Amino acid sequence: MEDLDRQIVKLLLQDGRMSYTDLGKATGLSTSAAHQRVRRLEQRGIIRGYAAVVDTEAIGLPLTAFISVKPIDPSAPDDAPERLADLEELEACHSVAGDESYILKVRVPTPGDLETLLARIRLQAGVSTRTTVVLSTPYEARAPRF
Amino acid sequence: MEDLDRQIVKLLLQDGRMSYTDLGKATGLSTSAAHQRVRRLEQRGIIRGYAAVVDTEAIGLPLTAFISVKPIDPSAPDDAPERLADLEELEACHSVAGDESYILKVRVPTPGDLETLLARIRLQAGVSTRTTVVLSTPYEARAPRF
DNA sequence: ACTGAAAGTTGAACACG
DNA sequence: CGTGTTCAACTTTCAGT
Repeated sequence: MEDLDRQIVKLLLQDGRMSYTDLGKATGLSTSAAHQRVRRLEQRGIIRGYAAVVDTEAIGLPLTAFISVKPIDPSAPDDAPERLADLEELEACHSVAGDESYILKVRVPTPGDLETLLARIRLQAGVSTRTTVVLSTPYEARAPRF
Repeated sequence: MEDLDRQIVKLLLQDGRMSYTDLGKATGLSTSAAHQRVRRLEQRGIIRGYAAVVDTEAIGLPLTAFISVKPIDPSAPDDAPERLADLEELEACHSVAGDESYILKVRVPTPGDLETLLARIRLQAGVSTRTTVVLSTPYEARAPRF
């Protein structure tokens, strides 16, 4: 990926709603050229999409937790991600190296909802869980330098 | 927060670049009314901003890891987040309940960079670290239902 | 708070270098 | 790959309800 594309991606990471005109000004391109590059970045899958960054407390999801999961039967096929995909509380699922298989990131309204969710995760995926509750988040979703 | 605002936030979580006209159509409001509500949501801090969702592999950051940190001297003031804030590799920092104090999420180009970063984290924040390397990410940044 | 309309800006598509 | 032009679409502002 060349430098112009890198710059464009950086700018869109910081402000996903920046106009193509501003993108052009910032990179020394015309509006059309900037737009064209953005479209190509989208087509190539480098830019997957755009999302509002929202205060999760304000929308009624004040409780965040990381849940590490481990299959109860290590010989069974490991399709935990698919078996859990319908749980809307899951924000992310990472397959990881180490003692456990996956780390899930979840958001729920209350501790009670976390309890319910944990039961469903265990049941639905045949896993045991270890949960780490988030107390506060000094920062999150910072744009990477690259 | 009322239902119209909830709908708007949901739509912008899924497509952060949706136009105010489309937002209005989807919610039964005029363009101006939709715009007004979005601005209020931004002012109130409910919408913090907008960001492109990017393929981190494609931008040269294929290696993701979670780093749990714990102060070496538990009696010292715990200001790890500020002491680490300048490290651009950090995407997130969560204060957590449990054995460790913080969970960091980092993105780097290579294992060597992770090694360097870990050394800097330990030095800069006076902490010990436990690192979990991400092998793959079935999903991430899913929009919450609320 | 929402609507509707005017004026300015931006975006999409295309022809061309 | 980039530019410039054109038309359509979107944003912004404001007077009105």
